[in-house]
Amino acid sequence: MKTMTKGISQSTQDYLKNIYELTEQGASASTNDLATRLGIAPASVTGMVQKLASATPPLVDYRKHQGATLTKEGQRAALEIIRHHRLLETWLVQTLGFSWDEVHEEACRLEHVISEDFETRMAAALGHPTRDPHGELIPGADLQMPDDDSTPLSSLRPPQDATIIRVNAIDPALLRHLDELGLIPGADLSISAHSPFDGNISIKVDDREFVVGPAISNNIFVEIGG
Amino acid sequence: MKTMTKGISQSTQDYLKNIYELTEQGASASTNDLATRLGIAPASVTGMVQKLASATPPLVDYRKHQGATLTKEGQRAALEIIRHHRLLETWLVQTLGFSWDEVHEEACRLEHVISEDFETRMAAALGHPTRDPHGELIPGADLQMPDDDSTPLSSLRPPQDATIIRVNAIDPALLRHLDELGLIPGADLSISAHSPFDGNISIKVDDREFVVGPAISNNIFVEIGG
DNA sequence: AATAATATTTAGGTATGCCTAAATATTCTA
DNA sequence: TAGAATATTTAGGCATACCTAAATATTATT
Ligand SMILES: [Mn+2]
Ligand SMILES: [Mn+2]
Ligand SMILES: [Mn+2]
Ligand SMILES: [Mn+2]
Repeated sequence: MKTMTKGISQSTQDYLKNIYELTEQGASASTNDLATRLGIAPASVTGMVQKLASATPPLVDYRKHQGATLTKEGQRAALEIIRHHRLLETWLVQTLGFSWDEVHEEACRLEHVISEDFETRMAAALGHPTRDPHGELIPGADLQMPDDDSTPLSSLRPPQDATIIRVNAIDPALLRHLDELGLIPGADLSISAHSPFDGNISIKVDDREFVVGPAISNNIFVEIGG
Repeated sequence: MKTMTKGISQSTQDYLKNIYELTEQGASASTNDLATRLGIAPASVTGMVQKLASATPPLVDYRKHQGATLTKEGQRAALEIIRHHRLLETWLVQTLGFSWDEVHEEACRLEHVISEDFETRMAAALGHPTRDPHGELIPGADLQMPDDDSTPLSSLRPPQDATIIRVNAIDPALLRHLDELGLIPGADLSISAHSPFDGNISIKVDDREFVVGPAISNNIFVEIGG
């Protein structure tokens, strides 16, 4: 049993998903960054990326020392997996009571083995959600990724108000910390201070006030205006 | 953290599960029967069974030309997967509206990748069921397989009455056929005739009467007395 | 612009789990 | 009970996806 979706191996799916995420901001995905994210030696990544580039059809564009980007085919496959992942996270939270720090790892294993029928039923049961428990956008059944018009929390200045839309994190410890602070999607907040050199900002949420550094605020995305 | 239960690969899990099922009636699992069930060449099965026998700890007992049986360790691993499989089937039917002919294949893929936490939550959400949608017994969290005291439908004679407990089938077409006939767990039936040479029996279910041959009746298990 | 630091690729291996063909053992049949 | 049929094992390969060490290319520093 090969555990593959359309002849694309689980391993390949992980490469494509990570290349998608690394190239979302424009640049191409470097060997090293991929190696770090995948927990694989850089040399192995080179080999794999070369293979993906010479597959038929090619799944990535690749030139030596230039990193990889997805072809149309590769992007389709990546979005397919990302849709699975995010629907699964949503579903695990809603139907089995997982918390948002527990679902990532589980979804990472399940995303490769569910059928299209499973995906369809899950989406319908959830009411065709557009965001997962972290606020990440879920590609549609047509594999179009919706636009994200959110702003990094780190770019806000007092006395702006905002609502949290999305939290870009997978580390369970960080997610639990954010949960304790009330920094979760849907939370309304206001900025009460900003320190210029360290980038810290003071935030008021749920009548509590505290300071967060850029390591946190760069990964929280908001809609401005409370 | 890999996709494995105690470092046991997906492939190994499938071998153990199938050896369990083949040895349930007492005999050891032959290379050929395993090959057929796994869809793998007999030569490959030999190699794999040899490896499982010399693993530490050994997962199967094996002597040349004598087939394989499970060690305690192997049985534990098999029951773990079977529990996953049957809970998943139950869950897919109850929460996503899959029909009983669609769940086997899906469960076969999911059974290897869900966490113990997932298993625990699923069992609780379902109310700790003891049988899956086909009536197959679900091993407990302690990995004990409950006793099955059901009788093959083929052994009944007119004018006995019985209730269907369990249907031992995975072929979707057969399962749909049985569903149409009303031969599903919980159905009350009575035997109206038996033909001695072909083993056919006439059954009345839901005010409908029809004849089934041994290919079907050998795989339906009942509790005698309507 | 040369050198140092970093990133990437190449080369040579390994483990898993499968395959086919050929050899051998077991079981059936006459 | 010998030969035929069937079942099983051995031998030799292959694909996937990883690894480490060494070579090379790129980028940053002086
Ligand atoms: Mn899909
Ligand atoms: Mn998420
Ligand atoms: Mn388990
Ligand atoms: Mn079942």
